[in-house]
This record gives sequence, structure tokens and C-alpha cells, in this order.
Amino acid sequence: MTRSEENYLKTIFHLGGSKTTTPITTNAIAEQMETKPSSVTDMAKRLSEKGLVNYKKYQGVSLSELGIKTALNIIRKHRLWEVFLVRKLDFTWDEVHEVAEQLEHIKSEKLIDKIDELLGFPKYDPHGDPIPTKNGDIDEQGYDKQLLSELPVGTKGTCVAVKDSSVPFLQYLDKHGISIGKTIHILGKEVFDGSLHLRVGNREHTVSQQIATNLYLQSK
Amino acid sequence: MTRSEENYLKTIFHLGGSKTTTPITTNAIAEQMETKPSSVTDMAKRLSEKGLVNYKKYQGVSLSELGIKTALNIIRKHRLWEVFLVRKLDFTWDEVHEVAEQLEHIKSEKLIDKIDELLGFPKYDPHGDPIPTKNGDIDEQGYDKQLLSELPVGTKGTCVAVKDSSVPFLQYLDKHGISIGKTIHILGKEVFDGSLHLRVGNREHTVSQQIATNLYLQSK
DNA sequence: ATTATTTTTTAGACAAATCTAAAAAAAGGT
DNA sequence: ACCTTTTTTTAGATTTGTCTAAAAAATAAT
Repeated sequence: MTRSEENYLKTIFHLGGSKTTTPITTNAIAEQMETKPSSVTDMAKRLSEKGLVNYKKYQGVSLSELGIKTALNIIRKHRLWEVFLVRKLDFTWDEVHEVAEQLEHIKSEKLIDKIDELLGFPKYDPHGDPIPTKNGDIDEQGYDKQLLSELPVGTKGTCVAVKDSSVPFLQYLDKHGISIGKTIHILGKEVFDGSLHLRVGNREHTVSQQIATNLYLQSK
Repeated sequence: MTRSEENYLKTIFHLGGSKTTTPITTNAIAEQMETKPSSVTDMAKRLSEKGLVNYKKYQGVSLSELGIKTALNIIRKHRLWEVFLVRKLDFTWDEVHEVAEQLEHIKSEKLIDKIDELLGFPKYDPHGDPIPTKNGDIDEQGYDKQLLSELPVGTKGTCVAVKDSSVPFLQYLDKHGISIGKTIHILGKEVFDGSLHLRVGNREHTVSQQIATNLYLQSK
């Protein structure tokens, strides 16, 4: 397994390539990976040779059983390292992704199992995404969560995950005191643009619809 | 900096390439890295282009100032990760090298500084080798240590480092209860083959000269 | 000092992973 | 159904890092 192969598998998984129903297009992969479609075609052939993906010319790519298992293993490593960075080394949630992108490729089963143990076998990463188990089981559902934008005014809930985990979005949330575990109260909604009025802790803010469609709450 | 370039720099450093006096030969590097001399020549040119080594045809390689700084930074990372693996994840000292070979190439200054901090700024790795500082200072001397083979009968000392840190040697030491920090008493010496009779803790062993020339004590 | 041996370098080839430009196939529009 | 546009693939080139085989330089030996 090369690093590049691992990155392709991970991307294909994130684009939904574990379901055989709709194969992932060459273009979609290229765009996501910021590479050229021709490079994707080359890699699709290589991965197909190795039995990691199903690929037929002009018909896109989906992951094989082995491909899914491999992708989940990389995602497991990525997310465990993210938890480690936040909990043990005081990284902020917007800093972890870049470093975890490197750490996820370290080849040592013992290492990642020990990190898992050190962290007390966490179930979710710092963005609220579920961590696959050693056997490749993943709690796709996660918490019983709903997008902030889909909840009615008056709802009170706990922030459990983010949909977008880009650096600017995470920094925006930090600036407004929003993080995983925080209680959020929906005070009002502007019908015109879908913006929401919230109470987070003892502070009140207005957030745009774009924010509201990228934040998951568990309502109570 | 590619991973391969980093590995060459590290190897050149370990072969003594930081002293301009005796350049390191192509063959020596090839042998150490288990590669071919022609590959070393290629890399020597590339590293020379980048100002990391001094290289003139047929005259071997030595590290430039920048090369030394870079090599020490990689060694620093390698050794800090080794300490982390032993102290935080219960790796044994014969297991750490292979994983640290991978971890040393992770690019994040913040990561290694936080690991350093988490460990309380250790000065020595699990084999007793000194850890370079962030600025590239290294305590070459280390402890005021002497090879076990060079000490007189009757000496009592603390094991502070190993010269050979190969897996078989470290496992041999483990089997005989010898580790960094252990007190060793030299009870007798066989003139014929240089083997030594030792007391380690409450056990007594005879060890060959080969063992004795690869173990450092700090006598007291 | 000339030959033999060893070391080092060059030249050319190969694999992985990428790119550009052009060709082929698929999808969309009228 | 035909033409146009988009998507995908092929073909050929490039870079990094490696190799083998042959040439060149340095070292050693008689």
C-alpha cells in the first residue's frame, strides 16, 4: 500500500464509494483530490488490479470489500490521531486535520491500538465523526443528530458534530464559543434569509443559514 | 525535503559526516542504507544542489551547516518519538526503532514540541543516546560513560547506554534483566576470552566480550 | 611504473505518480 | 437523429528514486 493509494481509497469512501449503487465518477475524485482526471484513471486501474476497487471504463469507481476495510482502517487511524492531538497535546480542532493526514499513514498496528487504549477507546473524533473499530465497524448514524437549520425555534440541544470541518468554519465556531458538547438554544429564526438567533452559554449570537446547515445538534 | 533525502542526511550524520575532516565514502553510505553506490552518487548530487552536503566527485560526502542542522532535527524527532513510545505506550526498547523511523518524518514543528513538553523535555532516548535540542545542540558526550569491557574488575556502575541498538542485542539484554538505570557489578573477568562475570540486581551472569563492548556504564 | 583491483561515476532503463494534449465515449439539446 | 458539449481515457512526457552494466578514476600490488 502506498500513501497515494491510501489517499485515493479514503477519498472514494468519503464520496460514498462504499455503496455499489452509484459508482463515483472520475471527475468527482479528481476535484476532491485537487488532481487531474487522467491521474484518477491511472490510479483506478492500479487499485482495480489490486482488488481494492471495482472499475470499468467510463463507469466510475466503487470500493470492493477489501477496499472498504482498508479505507475504514485509514479513517480509524486519522480520527484516533485527531483525538490524541486534542486531548493529549492541546491542539485545537482546526489544527488537527493537517497533522492527522500524515499520521494516518504510519504503519504499525500496535501503535494505533496503544493510542486507542491510551485515549480510552473513544467513539467520536473532535468534529463528532464516528471512529471505526478495529474490525471495521462504523457507527454511520452517530448520535441521533439533526442539523441546526432543521430544528424549530425554541429547541435546546447539545452540539455533537460539524458537517463542514474546514479550518475557517472551525475558527468561526471557536470565535463564537461554539464547540462539541456546548448547549445551544434556538431563540429565533429570520424567515427572510434563514439566519438564526442563538444562545450559546451566556452569550447570544445571530448566525447565518450557512452556519446552521453545518452544525449538528442532539436536541433534548 | 523528501523522506529519502532525510534518510540520507541522517545516515551521513551517523557515519560521522558532520566533521569536515574525513568525508564519508559512497560505498559506506550504500552499505549502511542497503542500497547501491550508484544511487548514493545520484543522491549526493541532489543534496549538493540543495546545499545540504559538500560533494566533489570521487571524494565522498560531508554535511554542510544546513545539512547538520537538518540531520539533527530528524534525529531529535526520532529519539523523542522513541521516548514517547516507551513511556506513554509501553513499547519495549527493541520495538521502538522501526516505528520511530516512520514518525521522524512527520512534518509539524508544533507536534514534536508538544511531544517534547508532554515527556518533560527528556535528554536521553531509551538507548541512552542524547536528544538534540530544538536549536540543534547535542550533548555528544552524554553521560560520563565507559564501555563495560574497559572497566576493571570490582567496578560497580549504572547502565546508561547501549552502543549496539539492534533488536537481537536489546532482546538479549532484556532476557538477562539488563536495562538503562540498572546497577551492574563486575565480579570477575576471564582473561582467555574477555568474558565477564556480572551481578545485575540479584542475579549473576556471565556475558561474552561482544556484550561487554556494547554496553556503557557510568561507574560510581 | 605498470598492472590489477577496488571504488566511484555515467549511461540507460524502470516503476510510481503525476501532468498536458489529443482522442474516444457518453450525455445533453434542439 | 444529429450535433454539441462534457466526461473520460489514451498517449507521451516528467520527476523522484532506484537499479544494472559499463566506463572512468583512484588505490593497491608486484
